[in-house]
Amino acid sequence: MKQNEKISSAVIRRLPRYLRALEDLENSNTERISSGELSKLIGYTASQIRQDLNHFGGFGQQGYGYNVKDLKAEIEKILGLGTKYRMVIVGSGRLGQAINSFISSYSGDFCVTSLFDVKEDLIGKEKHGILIRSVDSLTDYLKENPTDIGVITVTKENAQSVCDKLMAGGVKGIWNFAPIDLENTGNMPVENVHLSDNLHSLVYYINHPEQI
Amino acid sequence: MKQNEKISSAVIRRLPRYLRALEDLENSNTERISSGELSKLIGYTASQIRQDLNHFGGFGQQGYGYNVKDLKAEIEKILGLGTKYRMVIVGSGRLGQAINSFISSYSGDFCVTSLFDVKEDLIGKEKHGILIRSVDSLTDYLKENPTDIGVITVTKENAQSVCDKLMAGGVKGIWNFAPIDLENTGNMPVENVHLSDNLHSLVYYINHPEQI
DNA sequence: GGGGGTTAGTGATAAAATTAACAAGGTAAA
DNA sequence: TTTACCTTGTTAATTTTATCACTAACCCCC
Repeated sequence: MKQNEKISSAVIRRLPRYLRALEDLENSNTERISSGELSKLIGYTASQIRQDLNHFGGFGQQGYGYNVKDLKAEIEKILGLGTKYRMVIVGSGRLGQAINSFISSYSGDFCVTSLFDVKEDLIGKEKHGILIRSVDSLTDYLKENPTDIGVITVTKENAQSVCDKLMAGGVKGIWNFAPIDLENTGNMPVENVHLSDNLHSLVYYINHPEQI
Repeated sequence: MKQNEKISSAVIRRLPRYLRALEDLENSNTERISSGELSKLIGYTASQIRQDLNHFGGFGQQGYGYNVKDLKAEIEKILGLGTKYRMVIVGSGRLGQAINSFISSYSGDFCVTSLFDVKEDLIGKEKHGILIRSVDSLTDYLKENPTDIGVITVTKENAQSVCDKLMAGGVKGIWNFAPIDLENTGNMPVENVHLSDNLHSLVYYINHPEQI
């Protein structure tokens, strides 16, 4: 990006959306796309698209637009895709299993190396070919198996202690599905998926459709 | 809210966060809370908290702060909680089952009345006490069973047609977990949970920790 | 290979969101 | 009851974000 400029998180959150659109375009063998056409596809203004992309460099060409393949590659590079991210999932209930299945059926950039749980009857079993270990062994496991991303799908009561262990174990980022805001994460990135918050917003708009 | 003022979605998305904090406070038998203390708990500035709440009315009192119970009740009222929302989940794979289990173990305001799937071997089975029906029967089902919220946990290829059916069937809102942006939803609210987008943002911040 | 049409990049402008500041009203302790 | 201290509601200032407008560059058809 241009000279250590700080990019706002609003911009970052749009990048995956661009990537998805570019994948679709690539799959339909579209070679080039202008900011105007892309705007029609994804709803952001053409101006915003151009400005977003320009934070990272001039990937387009006047009179032509953007080359789909190239732009896709650039965004993947910006995000840091293209290398393997090793993940552990702590909490092997239905949500943990759903995430595990999502990841394994998804791009090759991510792989789950182990599941963890506290429940005796789950420990030792396999899900989707991944062994469920005891949470007690999490710290040791991380010591022996450097891990990039820790996924938290445990109850809110246990989430903070799991987070502490993951952080001490050297994970580089946390994907949190527990309905709490994790503390003492320093500047380790944490991405929250707060399902209940999401559902509550939906309910608000259901009751206030005029606000949409 | 004050005279049909249009409330920004940024504000709406913070309301569930306030609600969560107030629930915690209620559980710890805290009777009153000032915007300053709340700020320490959830990280938004005190100023922002006061301004957010004031969009909907003056719930606090100078020199005292906010009464936890009352404020919680007010926010629930604003969001539209307190009545039952009937949901169907279309897509009974692991994610659909995880959402089903999440809802049933969650507040009494939501209940899943039926699951749907295309897979012959799933149809007729029960998950968490909820019957899985064929997607072919979705339209008829909605005609006979008025439904508030449709949850989409099918593949991206099938998501749009499911959305069309749900909308035609009169659902009031959609909770979409498929990695596409639904079209022709008019002013029916749609809440997206784009897991892959979320994961990609996390990867960006893992690779740019200085930007946090 | 020249020229009309297209389109990115970009600085200026507008809009939105957040933060600051403070008066007015209420609390609570003495 | 009085008074010192809090804390809200609210307006103003600031910061951030998004849009506009235009220039210069490039494509592609003739």
